[in-house]
Amino acid sequence: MTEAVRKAAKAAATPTVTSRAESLAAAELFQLTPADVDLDILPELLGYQLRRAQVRVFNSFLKRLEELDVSPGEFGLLVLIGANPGLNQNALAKAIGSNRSLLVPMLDKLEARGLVVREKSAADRRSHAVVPSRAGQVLIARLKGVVRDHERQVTTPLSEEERQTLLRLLCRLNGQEAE
Amino acid sequence: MTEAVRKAAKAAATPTVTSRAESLAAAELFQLTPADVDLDILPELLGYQLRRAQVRVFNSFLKRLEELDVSPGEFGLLVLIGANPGLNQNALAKAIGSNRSLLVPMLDKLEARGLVVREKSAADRRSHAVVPSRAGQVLIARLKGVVRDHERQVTTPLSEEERQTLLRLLCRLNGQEAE
DNA sequence: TATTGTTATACTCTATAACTATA
DNA sequence: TATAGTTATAGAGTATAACAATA
Repeated sequence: MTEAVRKAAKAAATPTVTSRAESLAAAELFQLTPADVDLDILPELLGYQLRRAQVRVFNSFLKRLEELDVSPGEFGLLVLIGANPGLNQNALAKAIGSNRSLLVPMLDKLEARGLVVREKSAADRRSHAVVPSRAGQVLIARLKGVVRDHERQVTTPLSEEERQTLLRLLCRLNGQEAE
Repeated sequence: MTEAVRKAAKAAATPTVTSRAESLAAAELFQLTPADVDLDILPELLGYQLRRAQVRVFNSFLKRLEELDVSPGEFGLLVLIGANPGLNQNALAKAIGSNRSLLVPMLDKLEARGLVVREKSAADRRSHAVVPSRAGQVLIARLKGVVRDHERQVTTPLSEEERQTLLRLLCRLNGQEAE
């Protein structure tokens, strides 16, 4: 295996909740091509179109989130904390596909803003039970509203039926049988 | 605008052909969640499912490419060079959404492998016309075969009709009216 | 001895700016 | 003066390993 390939594989295998779009961060495969170059087979590839769509949706999502001064990574983390109050940092890190050490500065920031609280766990005094504060709960509710609105906004090129079809096909592709 | 948000926005706006899946890089929003945590509204979001699908497709794509010792970034670059022989490095960099300086080491590697050639342009002796070598053309042809095969492989959960529907909806979402 | 949260370190990727050679 | 290719430097993001406290 090549160096570059190994690295890209690793990055893709454990993408994180923070940073650079698909990045892709790490390892971004396909690109929005502005020029009048011949893209050959690229436009026919699912991966190419998936990447374009993801970048597009991500960017507009980013703009909407700015209103509330929340990064996409923070959004995901907040939603998870809101839906699963009391998880310890380790579990939370795994849930967002990250690890303990990366979660620390994220929580530091959210805690400094008074959105979440690290409670000393009585059961296991090594761990912290992470819970949303009152203000955090309010923000999470607002975030959900914003994101639902964004969902409608970003899918304007599609009819409601098409939007649902797209979502259903993606779920199937992702191995999540709809029901 | 927040620091993190600005950075993520920038990264997302100019993702590159190399590395980190979308990573993704840059700023990966949604995550594959293994645990039994409540994902709340996440699974209903197009961005979440798009990201999952992209990571999934990217990873299997990566494995297929390993056979030929080519990274995803190199794949995109090779296809573009094959379809647009003679472009200079600047144009090529823009085409993959990157910049001149990042393209240099990529071309160095491909040239060292004898896959592409930097020809001195007679018209403008500052620039290089990048063209595929004979071996490069052969590899590109093989790559296209691999990628077409991968396309079928990765879409096995879908019928052929569904695959085309998905591609069509993605194109529409991307603002590329099918015809 | 193992695990939680934390910190420190290294490594990768990317962006920016400087350098040269041509124009 | 501006542009093409190149190189060097710095920055952000991430992974890994080490640390203290607790189990």
